[in-house]
Amino acid sequence: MDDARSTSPRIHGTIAHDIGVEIVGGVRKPGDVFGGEIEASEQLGISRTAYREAIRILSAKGLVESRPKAGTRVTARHRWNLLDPDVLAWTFEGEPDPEFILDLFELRGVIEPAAAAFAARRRTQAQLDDMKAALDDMGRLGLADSEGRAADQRFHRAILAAAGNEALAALASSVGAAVSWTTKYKQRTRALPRDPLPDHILVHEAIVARDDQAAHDAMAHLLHLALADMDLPART
Amino acid sequence: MDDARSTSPRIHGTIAHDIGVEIVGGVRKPGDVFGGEIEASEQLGISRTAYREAIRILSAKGLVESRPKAGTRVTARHRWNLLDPDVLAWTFEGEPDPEFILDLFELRGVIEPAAAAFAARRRTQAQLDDMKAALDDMGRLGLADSEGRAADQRFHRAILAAAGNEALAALASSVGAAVSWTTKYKQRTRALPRDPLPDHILVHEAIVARDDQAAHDAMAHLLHLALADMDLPART
DNA sequence: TTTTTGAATAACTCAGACATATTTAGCCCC
DNA sequence: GGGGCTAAATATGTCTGAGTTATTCAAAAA
Repeated sequence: MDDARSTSPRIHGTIAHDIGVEIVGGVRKPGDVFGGEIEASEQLGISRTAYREAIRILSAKGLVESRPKAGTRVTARHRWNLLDPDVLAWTFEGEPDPEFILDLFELRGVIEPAAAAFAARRRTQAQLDDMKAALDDMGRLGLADSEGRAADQRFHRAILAAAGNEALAALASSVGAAVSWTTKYKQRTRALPRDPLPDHILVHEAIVARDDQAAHDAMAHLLHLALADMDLPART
Repeated sequence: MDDARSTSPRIHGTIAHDIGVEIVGGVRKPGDVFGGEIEASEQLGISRTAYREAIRILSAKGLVESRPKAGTRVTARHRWNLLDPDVLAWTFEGEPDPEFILDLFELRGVIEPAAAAFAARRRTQAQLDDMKAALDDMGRLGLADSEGRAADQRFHRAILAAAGNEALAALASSVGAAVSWTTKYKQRTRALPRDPLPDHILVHEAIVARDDQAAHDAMAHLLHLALADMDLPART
């Protein structure tokens, strides 16, 4: 279904990636100025063209800003497109700030229960079937850990699709992916946290019953448990 | 405070803008192929360099995808970064799909009440002062319509800042701006919808009182009234 | 039918030159 | 001495033309 055919890495893309990681990782701080194009590009061993295209990509995501004579510099953090899929991915390639991780979980805790509530009202039978299929896959015994996460993500995506809100879906897919990077990262410590199925089933049943309030609360409860499984500092 | 010094329009930027508007506006549909670089660039009367940088920008926002030999084509809509500030702005330069506008209002209806609730718990005195100042400005008699909207946006931004969640702030600023484009667009029909102050005061008071539930509900009510002022088709 | 090989093609990269805009410093004038 | 105008310095922006690489598509071979 998902034709994930890998696209060969092109120079401008890899450079944008590398510099982007440096920026979100804090090695290049807001206000820092890049050397001139000629200097910077030959320091990277690439042409000015490729370097400039990399800068265009970063600029499109709000990470840098170029002005004639003034040079190219890292923009203030509040200008960054923090929820851009690439920016999120780059953030989680390093050691993301725990505060930001909490922000994302908090955001997910707002988004997904609302999505579940919408789904409870608007879901079609086909969407219900998708949810059920993902749920069954999660319940299989031979869960290879990675397959388990994949099924879990399918479950969440099915709910998002059933919510019938494009903007919500675009947002949640980014945040959801980022959050899954975190769980993947933290999962080395404890193998399989606990059996998550009962909560998922509650969400599913509420959506089947078109009970939006119950779906909302069940999803909130599910996410709360998922967060508790991680050893993050508490927050008011 | 906000040094909004205008940056001169550069070719690659304007081209990215124009093509971006065409894509989100539907004149270039997903799957549509662009002519070769040489052909497309000279048809626009620009160099290949500028054209390529424009494509890089669009690619960074998920609107197009380039592959050697296959060419550059518009990607499927679910791959677009719909909440990217530029993409949103481009969307509202044309006649956005009413369904998508409803999606955004719905998203805002999820985000901002939650933000108000967080703000009620975490606000500092300084943030409270900012909210109060914006509120007072909204109440001034000589409201020049544009100034009124500016004060309203300041009010919402102050709440966002007080919520203490970077991800939430990044999201809401994008969506809030887009929604304000809509109100600006629709506002030609009816001059000043109604007096919005009472609702805003309720939100403010709830945040002052650290009553998160009341802040949540008051903000939800406020947004509900704002939506009702627009003549959009209802939704379940 | 399946696999492999090769040619065509479009994006990708490079290099060098020129144009443009903005900052900065210098200058003049008040 | 301060404010505004002028001009040079400089980094990004733009253009051109050549060459490289990757991917598709079709033809040929197994």
